[in-house]
Amino acid sequence: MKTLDLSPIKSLFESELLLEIEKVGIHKRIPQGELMIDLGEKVQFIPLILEGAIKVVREDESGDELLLYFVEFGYTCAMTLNCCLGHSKSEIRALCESDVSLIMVPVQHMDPWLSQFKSWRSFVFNSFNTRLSEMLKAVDALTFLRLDERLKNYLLEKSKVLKNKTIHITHFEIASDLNSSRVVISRLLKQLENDRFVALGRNTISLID
Amino acid sequence: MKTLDLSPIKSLFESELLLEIEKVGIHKRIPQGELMIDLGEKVQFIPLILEGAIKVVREDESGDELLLYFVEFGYTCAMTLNCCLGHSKSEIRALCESDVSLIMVPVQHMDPWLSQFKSWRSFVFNSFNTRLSEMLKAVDALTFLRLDERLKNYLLEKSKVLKNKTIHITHFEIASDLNSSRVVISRLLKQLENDRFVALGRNTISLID
DNA sequence: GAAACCTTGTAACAAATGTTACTCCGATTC
DNA sequence: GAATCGGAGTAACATTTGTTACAAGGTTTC
Repeated sequence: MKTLDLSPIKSLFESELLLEIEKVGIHKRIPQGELMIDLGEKVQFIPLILEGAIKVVREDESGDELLLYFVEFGYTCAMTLNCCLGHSKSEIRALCESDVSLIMVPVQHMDPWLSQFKSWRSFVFNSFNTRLSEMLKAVDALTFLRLDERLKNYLLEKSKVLKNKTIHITHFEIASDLNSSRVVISRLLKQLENDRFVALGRNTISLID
Repeated sequence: MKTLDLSPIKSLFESELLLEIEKVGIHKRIPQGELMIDLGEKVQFIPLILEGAIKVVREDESGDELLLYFVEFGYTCAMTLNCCLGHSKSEIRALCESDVSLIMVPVQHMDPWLSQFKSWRSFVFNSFNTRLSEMLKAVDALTFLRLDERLKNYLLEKSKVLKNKTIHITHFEIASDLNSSRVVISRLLKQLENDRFVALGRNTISLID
């Protein structure tokens, strides 16, 4: 059995907890685009993200989608914690936005670690915290911003997460993430191009500045 | 010093924790309409709600508002926990929707209780859970529902929280909660009246059925 | 290389929501 | 009781977003 490389999360946890994680955690690599958790699935593992980014999406009965937020290094998915604790099923879908490297910790360690390790409590609460903030941001955007502003934010966020000024994506995919329609997104992107905010190409969008 | 009446929350916590709560908790009654926590305030106490309901509202820079959700008996405000743990300032405003009776626990007990009491962990996570669910509901409504549906949900929710089929409210107040405008709300309410969903009066709306 | 397909651009139109302006009416104030 | 004010009804119009339809070029498949 190969030892886990825990160096990315070394600073997050106290050493005894790191030992525990090494003992029970399973290291996994998931390639970009792959589904991590789907709506209605039971969650058996707590994911600790070492590298990469995860995209969390909400869907309604008729199949319309909305991107909620991205989860990056140093966090876990609060929605997942949610499920672990409530023993309920996932209310969201999680996809790998880039290649992801993570440690999966079986659910049953959640509670004991909470009483034992202060750093685990901090980590878990920090995750909840961040997720609530992200949800607030999502609500804010939906409530107070028009679609062109949401589109701008989306492109900036996407570029940040992918660490690249040029984004490979179709207008249709953007429309899905923002729960809009392709035509509308094309229209707004054209405007953003006129405003010198982006340069458009086939399957690519480059942020200017 | 009067002893606290903890009977409403007796079943939530183990007996040692109830003793602790009795020792350090401060009982408070806040009348309807009063502000509990405002945007940007520091939070020093964890509120445990015994009776009544609290309305949680988000506001943007230009003063536009949006109702996020109600918090009722048996929960605490996750946004507040948020603040306690992150030592950050409130990102929301909390108002008393009805007369509220609650216990305020000083922040510093949060972490010790988490490691000591399983029932406290359950309670806290249950609250986070419920809050994330409520935020999801809010996002869903904003994304997938049209204003008339949101209005219906709003009226039903309000009636449930106030335990009354007849709601005392002006169209303007509803417009604020839904981040819309008075004229639009009046228009939609008129429609709901034609559909025999509500009966309208001056300052009152009665749900039918 | 022809056919099929995918991505994007664009126009015309439809629907949902927001804005402005004015009216009416009941409640409150003086 | 006259004047004022707040709440509600309504019409006309503006804006934002969504829909349908079609065309023009790339790309992929065979």
